[in-house]
Amino acid sequence: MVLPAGPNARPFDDDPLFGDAAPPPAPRPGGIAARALGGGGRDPAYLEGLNPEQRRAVETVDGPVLVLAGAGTGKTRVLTTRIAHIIATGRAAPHQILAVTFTNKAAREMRHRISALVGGTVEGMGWLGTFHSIGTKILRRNAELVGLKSDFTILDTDDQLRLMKQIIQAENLDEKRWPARQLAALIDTWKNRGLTPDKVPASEGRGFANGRGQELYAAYQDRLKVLNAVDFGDLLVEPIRLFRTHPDVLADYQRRFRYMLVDEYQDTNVAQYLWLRLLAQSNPNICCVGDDDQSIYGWRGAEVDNILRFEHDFPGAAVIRLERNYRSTAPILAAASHLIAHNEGRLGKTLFTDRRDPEAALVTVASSWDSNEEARAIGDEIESLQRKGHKLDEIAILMRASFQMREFEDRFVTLGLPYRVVGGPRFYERMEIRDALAYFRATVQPADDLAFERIVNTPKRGLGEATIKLCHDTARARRIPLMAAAADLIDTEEIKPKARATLRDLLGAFAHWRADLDTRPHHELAETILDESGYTEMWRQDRSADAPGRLENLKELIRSMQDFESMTSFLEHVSLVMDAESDANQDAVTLMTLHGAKGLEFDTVFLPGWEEGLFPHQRSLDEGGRAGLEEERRLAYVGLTRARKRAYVWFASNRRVHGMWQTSVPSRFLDELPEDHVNVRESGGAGGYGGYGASRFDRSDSFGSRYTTPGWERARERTRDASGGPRPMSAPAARLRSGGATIEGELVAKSVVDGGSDFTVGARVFHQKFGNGSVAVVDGNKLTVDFDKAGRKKVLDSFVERL
DNA sequence: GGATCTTTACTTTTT
DNA sequence: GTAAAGATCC
Repeated sequence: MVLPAGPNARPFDDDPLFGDAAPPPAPRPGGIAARALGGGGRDPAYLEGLNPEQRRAVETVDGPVLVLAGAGTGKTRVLTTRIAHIIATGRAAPHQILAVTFTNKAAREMRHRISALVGGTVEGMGWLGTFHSIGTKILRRNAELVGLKSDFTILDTDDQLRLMKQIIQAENLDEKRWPARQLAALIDTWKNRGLTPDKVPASEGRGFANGRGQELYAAYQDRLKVLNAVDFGDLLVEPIRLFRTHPDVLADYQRRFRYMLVDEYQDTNVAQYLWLRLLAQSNPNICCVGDDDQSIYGWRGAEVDNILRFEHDFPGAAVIRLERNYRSTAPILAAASHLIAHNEGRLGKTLFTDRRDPEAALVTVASSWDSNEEARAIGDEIESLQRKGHKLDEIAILMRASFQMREFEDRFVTLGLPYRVVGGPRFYERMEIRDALAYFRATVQPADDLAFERIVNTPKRGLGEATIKLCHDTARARRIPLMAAAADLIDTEEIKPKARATLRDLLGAFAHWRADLDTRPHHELAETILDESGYTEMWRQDRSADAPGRLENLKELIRSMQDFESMTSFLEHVSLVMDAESDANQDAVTLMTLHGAKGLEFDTVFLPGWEEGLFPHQRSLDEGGRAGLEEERRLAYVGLTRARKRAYVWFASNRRVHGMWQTSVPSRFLDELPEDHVNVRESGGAGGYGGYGASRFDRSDSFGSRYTTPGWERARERTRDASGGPRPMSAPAARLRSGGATIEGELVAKSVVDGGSDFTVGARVFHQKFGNGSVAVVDGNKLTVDFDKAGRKKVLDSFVERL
């Protein structure tokens, strides 16, 4: 969190920057700390009710501490109480504590709970926030030292992509062959590891654009500096660079942060680790809280290693395990623990509970004939729970992939069962919101080229490609922002008169809005901008079904702006906090991905789609090997441990994969659940895996002769591979050659169709869509075929049959 | 500049 | 099978 939403929201909070490194004063009588301390010699109120381990985690304040907090063991409580304790005992003032989280939500929650603990609002916890928001704050204060101005813009993924596309074009590379998204992903992996362009190992830049990856990265960083912009990765990498190149600045921050706390340490990437290491160098009062068993973000750069290596990195670290679970029933815990015990690379914890509940339901395992029926069965189950008086709010369906949601939504709509989808496109990512924001950005920041470009011709005002290209060329040649270039051009004969007039009007409008920035209330100005630019009108004219909703969103946007002090502070908030409060307070079932469910809990949890290929996901196995499988297993563990009272694991015998129905094999994770705590419900449906309970879906049988398609052969090999032998390739390396899978797929498919021999020019072939034809050119597995009816087409050989 | 056809991907996603 | 993005055509 960067900015508290409220009238006092400001881009900088002005607690004294440096020079306050002297020991903080003792708790002021009647102050927050004193109140929290409570009276007399008794333990302060906030320590009451902590179990011995939690208490140790709170009170071991000095030196490095690793708190291994299993699911539902009171992690957040420990973290917040620890902060309260540090403040209450006068060890540090609130602004001398650095507390980092991963999400804004977590930061908000923490702030909230600390306030509750000390009985009032905590003032001055200016350094409680996400890695990114704290990074931003540090950068804004020292922007000049890394070649930025303090009002730099933060680009989102969309802007990044457009920028990279421009760079790829400028380098005359084939956009098809070297797509911007791939470059973005590559640069992202580098930034995740804290690598600046000069530090990228030469071998890694080779994979992209004939070895020019590194060069493009450098070009991209260069462009960012010209635009006075950073991307999300820079919010981590640039502070590191700052600390390394300016030891004095680093020393100041080291002095400032007397105590450091890190939430969800298992999710930190290398860059975040380096960042923390630098800050903790001189003063190792660092407390990291995490759970290696819940590390599920390896695919976006998280290093479980960070948590596994903690004791090594911070010598003398105290390691405290929180294993007493306050959330789930014994059978659910048993199921989760038994499952996760199949992972090898873990620090090892065993959750337990004291609660003895003879009524506790076993974990239910059930199956359905296909995914359709799965949705139907779960829907029925939920309705029956509802009839028994269970609240829908306390029921969640957690799935591996978001495409699974569709069938549940369809079913629930027919049933009239209220549901809510968590995740999906977020408020600030919607097109109309991004357009509106682009208008605001271009108003506040005339140099924001990406914003300007986004809306020059939205709504359509006849400023086409040609005009924009001209502006671009001028801007690039003279190294000035687009808007400045446009301003110069309207005084020349370069542009056609009509476009010239339009452009002049547009620039005039921006100038006029900009002049009003300081005098008019920003939300009012925002409304004016959208009206005068014709943007609101554009959606009013739009006859499509979602237009009214979009107008509604725009209204909501203006409304939410009122909570901020200025346009600038609002924009800052938006770029870092890409979510808006969801309003839905209706009692409804929650649908979300397993990833989205981390940190949440529900009375009843449904876990559908436990099938090989989907969960564990084939791609995780393909690209991550054993490590990938273990991460999938952790995901299953996260899913199970979300449940307080009831967990239902489900699988379907048939599921549509890429549009084709495929028979599926029950997930290996089902076999890893403990028999004693599981209740296998006989499939009521049409046969299929009727004998599930008896044979426990013996895999060698399932993978028998029935599955002879190449895909299954492959899946089978992978299964063996992933569960047994070592997989040499690291996940990032595998990701780099993401094209590989497709190519491999083609090859496999090909070998089936043509039986291993190549097509020859002149051969007669048949194609499903184009009919008969003769081969004209053979290029590897790509054929150019002259079809009798459809004419000349390029096709993959796997799609034609020899006649 | 807009409509229509074609291509492509299709796990997870925060900041 | 489907949806979105891109390319091509008018």
